[in-house]
Amino acid sequence: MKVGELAKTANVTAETVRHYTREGLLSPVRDPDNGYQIYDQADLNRLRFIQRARTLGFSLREIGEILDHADHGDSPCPMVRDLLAARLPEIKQRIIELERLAERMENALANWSGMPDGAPDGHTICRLIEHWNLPQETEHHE
Amino acid sequence: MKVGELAKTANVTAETVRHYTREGLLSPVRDPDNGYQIYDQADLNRLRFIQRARTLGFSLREIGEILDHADHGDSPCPMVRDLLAARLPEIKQRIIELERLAERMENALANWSGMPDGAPDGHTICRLIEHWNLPQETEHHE
DNA sequence: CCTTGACCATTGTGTTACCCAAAGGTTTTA
DNA sequence: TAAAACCTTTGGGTAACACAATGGTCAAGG
Repeated sequence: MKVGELAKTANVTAETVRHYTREGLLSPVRDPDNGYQIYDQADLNRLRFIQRARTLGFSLREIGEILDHADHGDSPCPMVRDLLAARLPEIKQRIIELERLAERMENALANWSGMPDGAPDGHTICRLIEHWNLPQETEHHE
Repeated sequence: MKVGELAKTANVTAETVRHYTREGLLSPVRDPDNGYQIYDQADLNRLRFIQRARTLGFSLREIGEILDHADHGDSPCPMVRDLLAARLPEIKQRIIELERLAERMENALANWSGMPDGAPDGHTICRLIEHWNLPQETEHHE
């Protein structure tokens, strides 16, 4: 398969396939005649694996490590498990932050109805934002 | 104030202040003697405004537009409102996606207990990921 | 007065996962 | 056979900074 065919089959752009190839996640061979990258079924499988892993929140670097591990005949599953277990709390934290953000935005929009547009006097911008309380510093431990 | 003092007062790094300055959000004057950037109370106010706006999800570009608007004597409030109203659904969508992701991760971790590490045979990597269903393409409108 | 440590400036690089444009060779098709 | 469609590589852009390197500046103590 040429890059475009592989891309279409997996429903990504050719650029994405080239990107993964540049990053070493796919290893096509070269057509000696024209220098084109030639991918096979194994590459398609890897590409689909990459897609699935991405939806699980893995970075390309991590996926590369997983694949390397597997290419060396080692089971990457314990590693994958560890990565998942480590990432999950981060995702949950991120969700909490976004929920707070959404709440702030909704409050802002709601409060706004009862406020004037704040005829600008050169000193005052948006009262709402200006009088917004900055989130308190919280201890974030690593 | 010098950059470090302003930064400390607002509880950000000096690099962040320089970044905002490079982006044109802050406009310090130069000390002609030594070339140092000199910030005043107005810059501190702007910096705090930037912080508040950031917690509301505005990008630096948007904040710059808001500030420019205000600097020209126009009330940026309608613009801010529009930006908020437009961004909110995106945030909510993102939350939903992250919740799904967290759910997938939890399912993965839970299911894993009952699965072998998948003795690698050179063809199989992580069964769990390999047999993962790719999320269906959904219509995403902008 | 001078040294030393704390600050300041600028420039350039790295981060993440791609997208896009440009310039030029190849293949396919009408 | 010529245009359309694809391929190649290179280089730049994205968001919001962090960080390192190099070099000038300033404040305090000896």
